[in-house]
Amino acid sequence: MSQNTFQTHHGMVDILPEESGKWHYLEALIRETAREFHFGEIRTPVLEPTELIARGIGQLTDIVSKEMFSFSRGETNYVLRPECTAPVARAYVQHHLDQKGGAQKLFYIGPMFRAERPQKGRQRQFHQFGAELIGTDAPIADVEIIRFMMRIYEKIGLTKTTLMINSVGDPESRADYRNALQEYFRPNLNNLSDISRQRFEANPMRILDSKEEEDQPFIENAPLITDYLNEACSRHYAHVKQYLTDSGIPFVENPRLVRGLDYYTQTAFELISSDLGSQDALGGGGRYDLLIEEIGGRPTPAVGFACGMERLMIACEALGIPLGEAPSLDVYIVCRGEGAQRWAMDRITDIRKQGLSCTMDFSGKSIKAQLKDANRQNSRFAIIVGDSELEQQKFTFRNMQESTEEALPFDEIVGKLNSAFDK
RNA sequence: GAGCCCAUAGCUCAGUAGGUUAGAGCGCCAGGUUGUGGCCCUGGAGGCCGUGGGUUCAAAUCCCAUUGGGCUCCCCA
Repeated sequence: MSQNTFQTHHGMVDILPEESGKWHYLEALIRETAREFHFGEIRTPVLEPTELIARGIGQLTDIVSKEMFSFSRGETNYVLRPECTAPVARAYVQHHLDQKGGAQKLFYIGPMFRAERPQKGRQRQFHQFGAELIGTDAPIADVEIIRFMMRIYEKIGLTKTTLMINSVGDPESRADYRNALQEYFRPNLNNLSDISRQRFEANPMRILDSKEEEDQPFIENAPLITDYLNEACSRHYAHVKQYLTDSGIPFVENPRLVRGLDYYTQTAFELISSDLGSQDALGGGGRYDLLIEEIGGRPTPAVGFACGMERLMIACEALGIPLGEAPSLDVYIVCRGEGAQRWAMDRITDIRKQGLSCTMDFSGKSIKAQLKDANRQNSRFAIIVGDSELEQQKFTFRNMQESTEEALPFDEIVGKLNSAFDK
């Protein structure tokens, strides 16, 4: 490439027309499912106050400590949102949605930004869809969220997945567990990896997440959070599992599942696919009963999930699951000569008004080249116009799939088109 | 932040004991069919071999640097 050209930033891609059809398909499927579940779409700005993200997600998380795209203008600090739960929670508080009565059901689809090194299934601008159910601590709310997520994958046909769940407890349970973990790891502190040693004080639960070889033997026998849940958390978790089973949603309990963001409490879950390579999480979520208070609202329990669109596509690609059909064209008007072109420019509108897609050549190609173009664009029909057709007012109506054609007045062609496309 | 791999035509890639005008398939354009697509045949366009420097009589090929890309660790969607 010449050095005089430009290209997208590292980890950011263009989505061209042949790909955008897949996005439309998925987005439509997600929106339709949201309608069935009666979740309302929320669209929040891409830029959020840096402080919201930092407080909401947690200063010590990787996202906040090193992955934010942020800048300031004057006194104001902006950040490109790295995820959408904190922004949705912000909107909930800002617009007093708690005054609307009942729990709020919100979903979103949109781009998120994290300044990481890109690799397969991980980009700096990526897309998530997700949902939040805000204003209830009932276990059935957790199940409603998980059902919604699973239903989308079910509709797509991506069923080769594993739903892992866990409970990370409330602050009381977590404090007990934290002590237990520190007591457990303390004697072996010197044998742990550097990273785990750093986490020992800050957040010992994250040690369980370690993939370092040397940590594995210690992690294997570490105490489990589920043994330290208090009465309330334990009951909540049991209910969630029971309702999931009743709903026919298979899951695997993973007592070592911890989520990367600080705001999670109680239920945590992750949807895994083995067809994704090293970034195997399709999506994840959980309960975050402390977030809204943390960002300035009244204490409000909530639960939600977020899934990666690109990872979803990678998994479908790997499994040969089609995402919509290739876009096709209904009619291509092939014309020869200026008179024919003028005719086409008028009639093309008539055809489009029938709700059919119609195009023509704009670069003066030969008839042969125009038909080739029509074929390439997968056009169902072609109308061929030249001097003789104009003279007789009968136009060549060609069925591209069957290679048949007949000479008809324009009105009759419109009639045939309407019946062919069942308009 | 660390490691590994890669860079030749629009795309996928050949081309290293350094040696004339750098190749294929696909795609694109045109002709075979003076107004008819897909299949077939023929022809054509299109490359400063990522960029800069070095070694050499000679560099796509060897060396150094640089830029861009991919994958992996960390972590996550």
